[in-house]
Amino acid sequence: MNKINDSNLLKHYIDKYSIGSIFSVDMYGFMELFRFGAGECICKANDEMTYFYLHVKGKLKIYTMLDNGRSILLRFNKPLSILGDVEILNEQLVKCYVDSLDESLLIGIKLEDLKKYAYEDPVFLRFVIKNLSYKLYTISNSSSINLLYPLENRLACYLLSITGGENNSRFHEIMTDNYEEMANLLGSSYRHLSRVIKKLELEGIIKKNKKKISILNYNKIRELAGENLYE
Amino acid sequence: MNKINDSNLLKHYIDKYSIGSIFSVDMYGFMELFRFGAGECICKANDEMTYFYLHVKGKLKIYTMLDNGRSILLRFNKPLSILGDVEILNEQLVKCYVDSLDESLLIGIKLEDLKKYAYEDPVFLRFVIKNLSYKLYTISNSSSINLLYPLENRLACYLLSITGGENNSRFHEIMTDNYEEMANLLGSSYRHLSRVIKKLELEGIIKKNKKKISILNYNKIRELAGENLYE
DNA sequence: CTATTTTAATGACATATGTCCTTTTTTTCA
DNA sequence: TGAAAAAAAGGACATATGTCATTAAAATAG
Repeated sequence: MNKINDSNLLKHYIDKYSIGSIFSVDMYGFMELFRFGAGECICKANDEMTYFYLHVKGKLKIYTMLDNGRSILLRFNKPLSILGDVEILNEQLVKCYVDSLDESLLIGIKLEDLKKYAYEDPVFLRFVIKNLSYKLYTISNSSSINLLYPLENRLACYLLSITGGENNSRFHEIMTDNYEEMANLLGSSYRHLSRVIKKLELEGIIKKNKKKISILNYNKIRELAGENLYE
Repeated sequence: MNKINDSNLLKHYIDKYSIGSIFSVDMYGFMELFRFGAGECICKANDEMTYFYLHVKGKLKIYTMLDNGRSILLRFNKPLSILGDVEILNEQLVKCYVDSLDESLLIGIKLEDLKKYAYEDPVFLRFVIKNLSYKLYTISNSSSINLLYPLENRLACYLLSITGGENNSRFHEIMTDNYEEMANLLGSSYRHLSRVIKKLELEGIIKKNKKKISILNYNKIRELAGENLYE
């Protein structure tokens, strides 16, 4: 992670996502722009949350860790999303793990400052409510679907979420640095994941090459994914 | 559902849950007390939401319906919980089904009135944020666990949630009016649910008698349930 | 109260997924 | 660079769960 001192870039994103309209007062002076690289961890469960983040570029992977050490994928976040909404009012420790999938940019505001100025700001509070509602709705949805569909479908969702799901995207390939971890995220076992990957490979839908999975047939993947689970 | 015109009872619950402190202004004049009977439906997906509810007595079952008609249990709500938080700001239709499990009391405020007076009220908005955060956290949790544990454990959670989980509670018995529906809620099939019920019965943990399931060994049920999924 | 409809119970078998183990491949590091 | 460690692949088998079909029991309409 590094801080980017580029006020033009900051202004660009403030403008792009109308971030000014999130607050009643002008919070510009409290905003800092941060960059996280691919695979970098943005926050971990039980961290103390010091910043409230507005996520303006890249894709984030949100997951939890259970007592037994297994981590489970909760969702992917695309801009504009926010981090720290759950923690902001409850003085709680961070609940989830958040990793940057690619290069991500986040506008950070110190929680301290946010509390000073936005705690009484109905415009901002309603923005937070909207976001929480959205998250609650989407996770309720994916939770139900998760329960009903086999790994094959969840894997398709996962691949689609990571690549962006666009036929003409140049991200037809997914690098995984660890299949064990990937299986965990999907709530399954390494053994089963490799079975399912092999099945899709035999059907010509994907191609696996060491740590790289390439999507050969996007339509099939989309068909398997159905409604997109993770966004 | 019927409206209860008993201002003492209303005041009792306002007092019990410090509902006055949820708002900056005095909303007492806008509150109505409603009673829902056992099994009664409080709202359905795609309903227009006209009331915001503060749930002060009883237990509520929250579930969704998927495209294919299957309904999936999301959670149980115990007081003090709120209904209409997701819908309040987004002018959205109701997202979930909510049924009263036993006799429930809810304080209703017309959304119209709420918007007039509480839309700009940071105290109230923060209360809503706290509630949404709590729901988001608990459902994230149960979603992960749901993915990892077999029906036997989920059934134990379900029984525990419904009975209240107390050894000395008089609710050792769960009436089900439809096993098919129960299986759906738990994200499984009737066939499998009856298999699992039979297994627990053979192990002497529960006893099934027609539409009634009695818990014989609470400790075992608690052990199977582990962390409680649904609350 | 009986016939019809619904719900429950259960067998048979297929699929989804997990655990454990062994072999091979890749990575790491001295 | 070569040995040790880590990750990947995959066989064997057990468990979890689904689908379908058939029979039994219960609810309900007439």
